[in-house]
Amino acid sequence: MATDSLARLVDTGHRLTATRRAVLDAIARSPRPFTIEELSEGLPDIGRATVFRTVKLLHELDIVCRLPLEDGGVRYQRAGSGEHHHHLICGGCGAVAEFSDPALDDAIERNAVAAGFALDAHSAELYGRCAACRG
Amino acid sequence: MATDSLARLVDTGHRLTATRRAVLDAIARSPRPFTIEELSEGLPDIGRATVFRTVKLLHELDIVCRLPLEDGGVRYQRAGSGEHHHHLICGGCGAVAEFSDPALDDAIERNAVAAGFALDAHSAELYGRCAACRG
DNA sequence: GGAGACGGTGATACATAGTGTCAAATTCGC
DNA sequence: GCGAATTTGACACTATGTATCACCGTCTCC
Repeated sequence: MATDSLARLVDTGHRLTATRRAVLDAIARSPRPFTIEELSEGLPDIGRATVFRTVKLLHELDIVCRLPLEDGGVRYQRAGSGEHHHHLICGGCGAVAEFSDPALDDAIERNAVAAGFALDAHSAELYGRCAACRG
Repeated sequence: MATDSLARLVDTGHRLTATRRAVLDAIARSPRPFTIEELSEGLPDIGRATVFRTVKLLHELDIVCRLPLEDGGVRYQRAGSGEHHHHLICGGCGAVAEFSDPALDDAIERNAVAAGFALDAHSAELYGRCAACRG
């Protein structure tokens, strides 16, 4: 799975460095969404600025997703697929479920058109409690 | 129109201070979404921390909306209505249109239920170009 | 398989957005 | 007008992220 990411880096004209492999590895091993600080702690030999730069790059390549939390904080997560999707974020355990729904995207597009906007992008985040956390 | 805001402050058990009036005035005069820094510059006699605190309070009372921008920045805007709504943000001129759409909210709710989530809240921001900026 | 161009890295300083603390000032109910 | 409680300003601090710049590692070309 990390192979895809490495290929995507190279295909987009970036270099395949030991540092980037290490960051990708750390992300692959992370069972839950992570902050840059957490990721950086697990990679003591890699500079903090480099971790930020690398995650930003991976985000631009759709290899990781940026998760804006309800409280204004941000976490990151390996993207399950390269496809367009949205997130359901559990406020209890922090678990994140991805979903995509043409009906939702249609509703968004319709509203943009109705307001005379040409849509470039959109974001939709849902916050709640997952089945496990509702007990 | 600012009268409503003053009433809402008092109704929720907050005090009606000269500082809060000044902040509300400055917000009412702002023709476009603003950052805290911009707002603070226009209120040189009011401490920066107080501006943050006041805007946070007004946000909790649904008097101002928080606008997460595409680039990760944040701006604020007087809420057009106290109702639940979403935003269309123009990347050209920064204009913001509000809309609400039960179909969109339904689609969001349906996806939460399908994933076994109990929904607390959601956000949806649309980014594009307004009619004027498309020329 | 080496040399060199160029992209990547680390350290550090800086930027931006926001919060915590606490003494002094202001508001509001009486 | 008085007093309790809230609010304010100044300041220090946190969190997240970016700019700079000298040095290093990768990749390409021969």
